[in-house]
Amino acid sequence: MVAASGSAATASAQTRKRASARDRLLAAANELFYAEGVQTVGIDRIIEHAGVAKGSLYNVFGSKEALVAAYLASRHDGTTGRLTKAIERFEDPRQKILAVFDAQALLFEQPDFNGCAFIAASTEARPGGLVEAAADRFRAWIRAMFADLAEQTGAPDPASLGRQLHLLYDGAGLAARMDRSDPGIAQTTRDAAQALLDAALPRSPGLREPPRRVVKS
Amino acid sequence: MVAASGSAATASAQTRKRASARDRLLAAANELFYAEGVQTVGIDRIIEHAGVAKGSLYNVFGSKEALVAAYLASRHDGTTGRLTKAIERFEDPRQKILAVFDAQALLFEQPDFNGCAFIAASTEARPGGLVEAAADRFRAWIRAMFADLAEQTGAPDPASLGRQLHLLYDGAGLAARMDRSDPGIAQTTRDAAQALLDAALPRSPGLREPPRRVVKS
DNA sequence: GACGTATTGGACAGACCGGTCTACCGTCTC
DNA sequence: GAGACGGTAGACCGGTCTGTCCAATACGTC
Repeated sequence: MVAASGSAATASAQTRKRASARDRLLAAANELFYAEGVQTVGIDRIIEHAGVAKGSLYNVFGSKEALVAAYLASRHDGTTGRLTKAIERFEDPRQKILAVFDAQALLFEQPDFNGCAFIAASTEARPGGLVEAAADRFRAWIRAMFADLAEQTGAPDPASLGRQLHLLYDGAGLAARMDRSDPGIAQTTRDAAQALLDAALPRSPGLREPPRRVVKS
Repeated sequence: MVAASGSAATASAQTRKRASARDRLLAAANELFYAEGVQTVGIDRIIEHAGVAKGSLYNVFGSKEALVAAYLASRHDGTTGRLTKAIERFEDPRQKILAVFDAQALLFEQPDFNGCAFIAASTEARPGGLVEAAADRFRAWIRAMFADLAEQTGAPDPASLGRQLHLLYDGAGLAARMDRSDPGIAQTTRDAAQALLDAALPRSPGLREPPRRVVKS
């Protein structure tokens, strides 16, 4: 019989010290769930791809839904961290907002991009389950981020601006997945974001001076 | 043994003349697939809800995927017809565009609204299958509609305007499904659409006079 | 070497999946 | 009445799903 260590051949990177079963399961889940969907990918394919016994999966996570939730949590951390870093690069709130869309556009170009994982996972999720909760948490973070940035711009109606930008963010991610052949989505999104910003900040079409008084006339 | 006619008790409306098996199957598919997802709803639940024998389903459609495609085709006709009618109510292209978003907003208020059926069905669809083709066809129609309307506005860059509006349309439908608690999405969308139109048609912020010459200065 | 723990491969259970098939029935038209 | 036809009920098939369980094994620590 072949030694057990040979079963790691399917793992992508044969690191010196083999990663823990938990990490390998999460990596496999991230690859397969994201690329093919939570419903269509079964437990057997996950454990085969991770090189982990089925018993280990249920020891660590307890259920498939919990594994999906953990996969979404890791996605949550990755995306929020990436956006936070992109925002921190700039001082001007306007530039911060555009940096969010630029960071999103970078994802579109990655060959394994397949849209928003939370939207995909929640399309056929059990109502009130862990998946729905994870999606709500992620969307709340994005919403708060745009609301905060909109506030910083000094716009007369920052809540409305933030929601408009969120709308744009959602539409862009969705279109990038559905209309794979269209490479201009990032530019279209950026143009639209600029237009919305200009419309919301009537006194500063450029970004030279900070907004003055917001009360009209 | 109970008479066969008694099996129609599960059908929602006991019309005088019973609808054909095909129509009842499509109605059941429209309810269940749209509400719970294409993957999670099995054949057995469809035929039970429609009050139709399994053999009839496979006589008429041949496969589950074909049934899904027929369900999407009926959705396609319904949505495109609704939007066409909304557009035809106005003469001014600007008002036509806003009418599209108003028609979309009407859907959001319906209690059974659950987002775009094509996006939901294609999230875990087999690549290159009937479902993906149906989604592509639908998106092409929407894209062409916005491109056409943008052209009619006389905007300097109608292609860009049309794509921006499409982005907004996608984002609105998605947000309306994900953020069920937020009732202001329709208004936010309308505001954003207005802003994008104003930005694309610099010479006519209102809609009193038709756009003059589009070349600047 | 001994022991405890983590992990392994894999059999197994129970449910459900899409799809096929047979036998029967009601209705309509010759 | 005969026959065609569409529909019905449901058994049945092979396969897959999540989840459980077990015996064997690798490994770190004493």
